[in-house]
Amino acid sequence: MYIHDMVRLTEALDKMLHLATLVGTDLTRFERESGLTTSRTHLLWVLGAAGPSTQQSLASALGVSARNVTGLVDGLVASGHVTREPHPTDRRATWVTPTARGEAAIRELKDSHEHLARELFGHLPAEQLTVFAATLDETIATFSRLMEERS
Amino acid sequence: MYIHDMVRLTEALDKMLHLATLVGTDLTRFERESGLTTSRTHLLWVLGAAGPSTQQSLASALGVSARNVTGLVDGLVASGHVTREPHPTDRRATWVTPTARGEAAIRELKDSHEHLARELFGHLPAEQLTVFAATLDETIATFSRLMEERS
DNA sequence: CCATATCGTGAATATACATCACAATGCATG
DNA sequence: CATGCATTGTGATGTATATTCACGATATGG
Repeated sequence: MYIHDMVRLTEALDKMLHLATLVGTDLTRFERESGLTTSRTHLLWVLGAAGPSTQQSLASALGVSARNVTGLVDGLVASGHVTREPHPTDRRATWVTPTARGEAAIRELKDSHEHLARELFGHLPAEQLTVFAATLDETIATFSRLMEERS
Repeated sequence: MYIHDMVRLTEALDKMLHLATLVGTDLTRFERESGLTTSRTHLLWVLGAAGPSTQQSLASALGVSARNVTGLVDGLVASGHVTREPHPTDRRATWVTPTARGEAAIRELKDSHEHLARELFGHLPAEQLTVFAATLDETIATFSRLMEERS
């Protein structure tokens, strides 16, 4: 492999990470406006996707310890975004449910996400978007294969 | 815009963020092995790119407060990755320099970064990589324009 | 009924960040 | 040259995120 090719490859990786960072910056704006933190926003996002959940399932969805979820939910209860109710069938578990305010934040989050997608990719020719998405799919698959080999 | 198109757009964004997360996971492996944390690794990376620096310039490069850099450098001095020396000309500033161990970590970091780029993108047809990189460039430019409009 | 697993949380600890105040130093201007 | 303003690093303090470990309450399979 020629040096020139190598540069192109690392540049592609760098650009992708750069863009991801930029998108992350955009999320910061939402967080500032809503008074939420990154972790709590993430929890709310997962809650929006999964619906009312136990703290355990939130912990595994977020990839953090159950203890940590306790603290995040504490914060979201204090800010009025979620409630902690007894789980309908399991008396050990607590049932985390978004409040009206929480639902509103989730909807806002989804809207802003879609809005960003439209602004970033909406003007691309269909053909180009197809290639782009396919490349991402392939790369994600490649990465998964890589991780399996290592384990 | 049809619903179908909207889904394709958000999927593209989601895939990009997903891949970025996966790449971040790969970094975690390096951090575990080297005993470094994410922030200290980031500082070391910046130091490798910029060469010996003052803490102020590190702070602005990392986008964090100068006070925070003090703490990160404390940790890296303790682990033997960098040294704090008097700045050659400005007696207010300290001159942060990687040690041999720090240099080794930086090199390892760069190698693993290039290795990952090769594994992720190396097998793509040149044409496809070109379109992919061009799309990233365009999208980054679009994002920058977006931010300017808002400010 | 009992052994074992699971759920949430208190306690302790580490890291990553922030702001504010301050001392030491650099620098420009009168 | 002196005086005033800017800059550099850090102590003090506070918050958020995250960990592990221990423990009580509950569930569940045998």
